[in-house]
Amino acid sequence: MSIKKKPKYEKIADELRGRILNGGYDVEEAMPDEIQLAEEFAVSRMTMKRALEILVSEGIIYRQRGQGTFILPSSFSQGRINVLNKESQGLTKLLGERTVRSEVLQFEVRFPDAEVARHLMIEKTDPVYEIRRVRYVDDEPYVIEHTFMPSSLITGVTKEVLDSSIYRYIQEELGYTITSSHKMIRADKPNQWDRDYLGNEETDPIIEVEQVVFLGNGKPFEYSFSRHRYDKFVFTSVHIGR
Amino acid sequence: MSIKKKPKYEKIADELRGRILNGGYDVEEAMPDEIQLAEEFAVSRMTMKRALEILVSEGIIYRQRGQGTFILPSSFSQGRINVLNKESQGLTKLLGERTVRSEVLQFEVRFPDAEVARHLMIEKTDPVYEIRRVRYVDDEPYVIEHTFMPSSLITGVTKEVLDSSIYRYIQEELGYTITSSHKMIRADKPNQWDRDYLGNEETDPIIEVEQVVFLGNGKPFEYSFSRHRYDKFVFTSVHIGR
DNA sequence: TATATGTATATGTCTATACATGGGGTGTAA
DNA sequence: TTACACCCCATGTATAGACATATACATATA
Repeated sequence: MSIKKKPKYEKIADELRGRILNGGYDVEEAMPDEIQLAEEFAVSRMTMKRALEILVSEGIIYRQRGQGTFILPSSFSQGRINVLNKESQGLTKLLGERTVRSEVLQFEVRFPDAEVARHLMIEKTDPVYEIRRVRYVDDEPYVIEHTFMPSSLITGVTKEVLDSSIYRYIQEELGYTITSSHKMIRADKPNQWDRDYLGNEETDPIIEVEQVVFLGNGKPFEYSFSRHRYDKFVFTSVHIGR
Repeated sequence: MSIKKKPKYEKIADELRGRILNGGYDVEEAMPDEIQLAEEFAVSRMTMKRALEILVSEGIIYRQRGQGTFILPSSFSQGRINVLNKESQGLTKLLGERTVRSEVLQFEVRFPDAEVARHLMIEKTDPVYEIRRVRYVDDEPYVIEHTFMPSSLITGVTKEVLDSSIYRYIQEELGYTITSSHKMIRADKPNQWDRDYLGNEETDPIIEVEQVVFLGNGKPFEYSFSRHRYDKFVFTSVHIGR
């Protein structure tokens, strides 16, 4: 179930993205213009524009009024794991081939402190799960995740769920949709947990992502701190001026 | 010159953003629906939707079909300087009140290495400016910027320009428009420059932003590495699932 | 030669309209 | 009470068309 039907503009964007990445269009020349593409896909010009806007926001093409649509050579090599401007939902899904394993360090229910309650938009009397997991990618430690979730919203979490993927559980078992996330990224010095489980030296920095993730109904369901090994992760972001 | 005329949807987004931040709408209740707002601003429903989509992408509101549009309490407190999902063009502009001062450490013209040439999409025989600046905010060192620009594209750069704002020079003097940027964010250990000019200790991490910035004509004009003090900067990002 | 003017072109903005869809709520039946 | 079908409703998707406008290129002017 829940294989959500994609609208036309998304399917077209997928198709065009594939063509571009497979060299289907000349990088030097302009791509066919909106009207031609709209004809080819048998959609209106506005729908085609919307598809193309997705690719613009992904930094794959750029468009210049009067001139056309051009392919932007993606110059950033993707050595490390890329977290921004992506599906951004769950590490398990982010890594297609590689194996992700989790070790649960902490799993309890408690009352949230003021900060946690504020970010989850709940009362201090609403209990939350507090979870700490080390995530291994191909048996190497990559991240420590420190997560808070309202236990009244995300019910029935067990150690078995934590061993695999919370996100899969929330979407497939509980039937929720996950829509948006707000992230804050910063660097930090390693703490005791980082040194113990990520194998950081005193001088190895970590990248911390503090994030709030929202369900389709606008409710925040996760407030978390993910501390990444600095040599394994990179965050990319495309900005288009308006 | 070049006070670009904003389209309706942007002006409406600005107005609504202002209202929301000033508490003009009840956080608990739904905002007026698209049709009412469209009437109030005397625009079509589609234009209003577009304005609202901007606010969605900024993480200010969320919308749920059949239910309405709701204000999202922005829970991330803004202690440090925020760099993503912003105008993202030049530090000078980012900081309204505070004084930004630059110290030029290096300013020369040379041939680019392979990596620099690749990101700027030029030949290895096309000379580039290589610039290193320390940026001070309120007389405290915040960032070291290491910048490459094709000297054939960005002409006439002088030490005076570097002392203030390159971005202002490019837009106002050269008349170019800056449209998009691709960023990569990572943490790193401090190097000698960082220790000398940012005052980093051996254990103080830095946040490095590697970025390529593009002009309106699709040409990359800047390839740079900005190394920020970890205790002064934060990067935020909003992701909306499609 | 340098500058200004014109024109073609592809994208950008905006409108008005029709229909689709998902989530919440209501009410009836089990 | 629980389960289910059903309706409501605000937003989502898609269309066709009218203008607006930025840019490159060609042409005319000083």
